[in-house]
Amino acid sequence: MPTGPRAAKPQASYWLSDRAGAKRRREPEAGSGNGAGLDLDRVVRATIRLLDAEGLARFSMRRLAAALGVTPMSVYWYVDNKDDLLEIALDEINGEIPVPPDDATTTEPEDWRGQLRALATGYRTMLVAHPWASRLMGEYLNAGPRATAFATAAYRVIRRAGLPEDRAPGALAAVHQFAYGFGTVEGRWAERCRTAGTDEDELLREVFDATRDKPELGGLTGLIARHTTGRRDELRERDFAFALDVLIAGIDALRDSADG
Amino acid sequence: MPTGPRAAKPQASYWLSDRAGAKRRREPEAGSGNGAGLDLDRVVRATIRLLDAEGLARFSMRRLAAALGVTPMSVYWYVDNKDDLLEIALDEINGEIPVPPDDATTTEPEDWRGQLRALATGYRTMLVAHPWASRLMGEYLNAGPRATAFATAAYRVIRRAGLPEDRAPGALAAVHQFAYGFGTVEGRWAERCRTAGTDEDELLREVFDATRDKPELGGLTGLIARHTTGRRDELRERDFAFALDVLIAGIDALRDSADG
DNA sequence: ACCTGAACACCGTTCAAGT
DNA sequence: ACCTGAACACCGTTCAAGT
Repeated sequence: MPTGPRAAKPQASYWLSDRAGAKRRREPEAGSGNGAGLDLDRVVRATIRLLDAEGLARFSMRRLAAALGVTPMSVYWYVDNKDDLLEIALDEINGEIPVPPDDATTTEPEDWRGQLRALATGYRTMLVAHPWASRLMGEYLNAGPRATAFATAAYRVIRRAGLPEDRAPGALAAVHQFAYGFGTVEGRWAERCRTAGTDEDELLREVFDATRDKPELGGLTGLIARHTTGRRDELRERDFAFALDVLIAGIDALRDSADG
Repeated sequence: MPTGPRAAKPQASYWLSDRAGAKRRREPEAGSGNGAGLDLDRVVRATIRLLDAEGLARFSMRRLAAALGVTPMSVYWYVDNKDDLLEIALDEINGEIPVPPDDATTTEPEDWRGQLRALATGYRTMLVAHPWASRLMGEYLNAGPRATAFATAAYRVIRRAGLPEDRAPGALAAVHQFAYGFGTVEGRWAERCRTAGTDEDELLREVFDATRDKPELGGLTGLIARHTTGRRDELRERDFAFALDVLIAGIDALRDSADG
């Protein structure tokens, strides 16, 4: 086995390791009023800010340190390595997704449709706001407190749909993975436009021009043309909403079917 | 704007650039029997082999060159940069997905369900076989010949479902993104087990142990336990199959509904 | 307890030469 | 036409010191 740069620590996840929570967020010391010192929270917030602004590819421990006005190695006091830091930042933004309240009695039992839509929409919104997140979600285990809170809420909602217990995971996967994929391509597309220096229209036109004279592409050219004209955002919303319609109608159909 | 390592070339995609196909695959020269020289095909195949064997994180132009028994800069004769090479390799493996024949008359018109299942399954299989692919699919435009052939076939199939034309993209997105997400987490999980040195059972047990004594996780613990016991692969197949059931039932329901 | 400096083993890529 | 060598501007991280 070759010994690459990060080959030594094959830990599955920061959240499973004993160092999770070991380096506690520093209590605001009553005596000292200086806000100059670092802090895990400060480091994580700066990380998220940098990732949002410049993307994952440009993010580095050295740039983060520079942004914090500090030497590269200072950050390592608060975090063991880059992977841990990214895993923490990723979990943090999972907290941005609104989840329905736990108390089942306050909500109509049949409200699972609306709640499922809301969860999928919130997830998508988060992914679009932080395109780096969809990259990292694949990379790590997502076992942090915010991510598991979201997962728990999603499972709670799908259970209300009335499917047999062993069917719920499959149905939830359908919705979850769809929202993940949709939000991912949406966020990446926006990111690509930004980093390519061109705007969405120009980029779409480039794609369209490249495909227009290829008969083997079948209906694809029409598909692309659909987006070069008219209101793109509206089409995206319609596609997203209709896909959710499909998923919910599918769940309804299979709940009522005999083999359920 | 900061000038990072690859800040100079904001090209949207190799396939849209004029250099696509400019560096032609060398014709097997009739006179010379030496197989020592490089070749775009050889470079791409070695790239895929390395990515499969060691993963994207460990792949580098320098390691590729070493694997080819050549100086780092030699590769750059065949390819402009790392991004282009990865984009080509990614398109290449899209060719592994079996697609139904174009000729509509040879297939039953109602066969779209089976074809859709087959496409989703093939897509998932490809992603699991090459976990690096799902990472790159997000990164690039997927406008190469193999990727567009797959997209064309998928669109052809969804059109046969009988949905109104402007609903087809949303429905296809639901299926496509689901298969992408499912195959992604499946492939990454296997990859994680490999690089963590542990096997699937041990890793799952770690996750389970970390969550067992947390009451706020609701039904999640049961969800994980479901996978720690019994036949995992079978559960995965069932979940995948049922999710496809949901999607197809949903399409059926919305095709027949009044607002279609 | 918190931060620094120098160093190591890596990157992708440019540029000027070699054959 | 094809490949090399040296160099540049980056990485993540270790380790030994500083305060």
